[in-house]
This record gives sequence, C-alpha cells and structure tokens, in this order.
Amino acid sequence: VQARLSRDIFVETAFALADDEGLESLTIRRMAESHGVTPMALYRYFADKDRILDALAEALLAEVALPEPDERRWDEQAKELLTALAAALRRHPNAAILVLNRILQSEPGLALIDRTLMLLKAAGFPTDAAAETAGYALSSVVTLVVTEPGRAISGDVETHAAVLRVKKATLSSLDPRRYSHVVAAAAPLTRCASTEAYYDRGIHMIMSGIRDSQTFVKRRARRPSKAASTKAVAKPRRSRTTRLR
Amino acid sequence: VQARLSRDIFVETAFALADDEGLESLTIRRMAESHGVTPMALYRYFADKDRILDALAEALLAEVALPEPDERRWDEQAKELLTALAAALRRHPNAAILVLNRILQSEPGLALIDRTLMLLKAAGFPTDAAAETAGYALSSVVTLVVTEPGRAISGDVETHAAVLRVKKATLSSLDPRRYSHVVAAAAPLTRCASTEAYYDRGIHMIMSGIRDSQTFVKRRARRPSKAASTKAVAKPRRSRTTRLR
DNA sequence: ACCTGAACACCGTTCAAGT
DNA sequence: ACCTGAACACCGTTCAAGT
Repeated sequence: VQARLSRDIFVETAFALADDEGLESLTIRRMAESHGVTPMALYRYFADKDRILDALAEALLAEVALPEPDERRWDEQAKELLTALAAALRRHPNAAILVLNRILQSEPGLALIDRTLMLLKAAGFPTDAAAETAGYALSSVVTLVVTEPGRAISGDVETHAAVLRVKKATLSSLDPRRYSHVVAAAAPLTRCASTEAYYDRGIHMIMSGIRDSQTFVKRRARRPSKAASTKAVAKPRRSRTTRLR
Repeated sequence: VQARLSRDIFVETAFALADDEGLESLTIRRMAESHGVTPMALYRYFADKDRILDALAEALLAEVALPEPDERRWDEQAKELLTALAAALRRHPNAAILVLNRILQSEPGLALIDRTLMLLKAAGFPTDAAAETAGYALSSVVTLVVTEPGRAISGDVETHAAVLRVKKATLSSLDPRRYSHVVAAAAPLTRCASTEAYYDRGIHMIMSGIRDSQTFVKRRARRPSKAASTKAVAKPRRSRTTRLR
C-alpha cells in the first residue's frame, strides 16, 4: 500500500498548528487527529516529539534563500544572508524559536553557518572570533522575529487585536513617576509602526555589531589588561533570596 | 498555622530543577514532591503553571543590579546595564529564556526597560526608535546567554562533557568539501575558549549596534527611497512544500 | 488559611497486534 | 510497510473536603 502520510505532510500540519494556536498546541495527538489517524501513526516518520521539532527547525532553515557568493563586499553579502533568514523565519513566527539552539543540527543550518563563517573569514576574522560572531548574528535574527513587538501568537485576528489593546492600556496606565519612559513609549513597545522598518533597523544593528567586532579583537590584543568590563559578569554569586519579594 | 511554604521557596525549588535538569523537568508535581507536599498545595501560591514561569522571569530580573544614573556618557551606562543583566541571567542559564517575552510583565522588568529608554532618550533617540532599540538590546543579552556555546543543559558535569565531545566530533567529521569552515571552527562552535571574552564581545557588538542605530534613523530620513534592503523581507509568500525533502 | 484526596482531560510513549 | 488498539507513566487542573 502506498503511504498516504509522509514527513513533509506532518511538518506542514505542525506549522499550521503552531501558526494558528502557538507551539503549546503542537502535540502528537492533535497532529494525528487532523489526519484522522492514530497518534502512533506518526512514529513511523519521527522517532519522538523532539525529532518533529527538529524537522520544523530544519524546514525553516531549508526555506532560507541562501544567496550565492559573489564579488561584492563581505558585509553586503552578510546583510543579504541575514535578511533572507529573517524572511524565512517570519513565515512561521511561532516556530522560529525552535531554530535558536538547532542551527548546527541540520544540513541547511550547517550550510547557513558555513556561508556566514566564510564571509567573516573574508572580512579578516580569526576562526574563534568568526565562530562566536556567526552564532551571534544568526541567533540575533531569530530573536528579532521572536520578540517583534505586537507579533500575533493566536491566529485569530480579533483576539490578537484585543490582547494588544490590553497590553498597551496596561503600560499607559503605569505610574508615570516611576515608569515615565515606558508610559511615553507604550504604543511602540506593544506594536511596530512599520514591521519593515523594524527589521531593517534590527538587521542594520546586527551588521554594525559584526563590523565593530573586528575592532574589538584588535583593541583587546593591544591592551590585554584593560578588563574592566568583565568585572560585573565575574562578580561572586550571592544569595538571591534577600532580593525576592 | 504559620505556612511552611511560600512563593519564594517554590521559586528557589523551580530554579534548582531548571538548573539541574532543564526547563522540561520543571513540573508542578516535581516541585510538590521535593517539598513532600501534594501538587495542589502550589495553587495556594500560584494561579497556574504559567504564573510560576512568570515568577521565575521576575526573580531573574529582580536580581539585576541596576546601576544608578550618573554623569557618565549614556553608552557607558548602557553597557554597564547590559552587563548587569547578563550577570543575573547567567546564574540560571536554563531559565534565562523565560525572560525573552516577559520583560514588560513585571516590576523589575519595567524598571529595566524604563532605564534603558531613559539612556536612549539621552542619546537623542526619538521615542519609536528608542522603544525598538531598547527591546532589541535587552533581548540580545538574553540570546547571548541562551546560545552560549558549550552551555551546560544537564547539571551533571560528566554528561555535559560527553555531550560536548560528541557535538565537536560530529562537526569535525563533516564533509570538508561542503562545510569546510564549520569543520575548521568545530571547537569554538561547540564551546567557548573564554566565557568572559564571549560576553565581552557580545555586549560590545550589541552596543555598537545601538550606537549605529542612530545614524540609521538619520540616513533613512534623508534618503527614504533607498529601500533595497526591504526587498527580500517583503517578497511574496510562496508554497513551501516544493523545497522540503 | 493552608493543605489533602480523588478524579478528569490530555500528554508522550511502549508493546503487541493487525493487514 | 504502514497503521491500529490498549495500556502506562506523567502532566496540569477542577472540585470538594479536611483541619
């Protein structure tokens, strides 16, 4: 008998569930139900639920339109790559977070990071710095999508609009003596005026960070004892309890 | 009868579970068990499980040693603030991701973003840009902690070391003709040579992005038609199925 | 005010069996 | 090769009751 089901079909179903109701609603039983099939039918295609989530991350990364290397400056090409990643993730924003710790676990993710490393090497980064910076750049794009102000979690438009209204009203009604800047920024904190401007700015910021990361290496190499910035990070672990309310 | 239990005690227990075994092991039943109590006992202190996770995010943010505003440059103060946030999150790296979408939902989170907005206003950011940039900056610090290469998920040291060895070996044994840069960077991709250098570099990159975000606004205002970078993001949603394997 | 006990709906997963 | 059926361990949560 020819199989009516397949990995790809289940991946589509999983995306649909995540898009409509969020990742918490993405269960094996509901995926089976939407195909009129027993939960156990999925185990023919995925070893366990984690492998389903891996497949979603891989599918998202496979959707990245990876631009071919050309003769332009490395940073132009890197910016195009990050933009392509953002575009792919934005198709399934509720699932995007799955990519955060799975880039090294699939073929398309490896292709993405290999290309990023190539561009950073061309920029003159040593291997260690390139690895850290590449990871940072790709993760930052994921974060941009996951934390987009006003992003819809529920697929229902009316519910989403109501949630946003409440969020904004909550921020607006805070004590202006304590949170004056939050009150003033209630609107832009809860939804983007322009999502395109948001992503343009975000990717611009990531690229600026990458470019400047080079000068960071050089400065540290010249002044290795200038380690004032590590002070707070390295401070001793104190008891946390006294601060809790 | 005086209560033997409390919100703070349960928050401590929740952190211990997350630190030792990861967020998936953080269940109401296991929290109850570790206090020799019925699962229902927790509902006297938390309305539901989501409120427990909210309390963890709030406790993490309450631990941030928010520096008082002073007369130094805005970017020095902002850098100190981001460093303090990273230090707080690093105490419970498995729980850090809970903060990602909860900054606006607690008093300490609001204090943090209010201070960030204040510094950005002092830097000359208009309100909209300050809101987007502040959200980006704080989220990026969370991402830095969550994606730290070689971060331990399990509390068991031997298990962790074994996992890292396998990860590195997997990357090293990839086809060098397809993933030459990944193979060359297998070691730094799987663990930090120096975690302090990693956070220094990461926060340095975030700060560079913030500083440059100002010039981004000005450039856009002067050349509003230069919108080539929005092209890929705005491209039409196509069927994804053909690309999947 | 604080905690228990029993029950329910829903979850991932094992094992054995059907066609 | 592909799917079913029954069962199990574990989960969050409701409701009612105890002290």
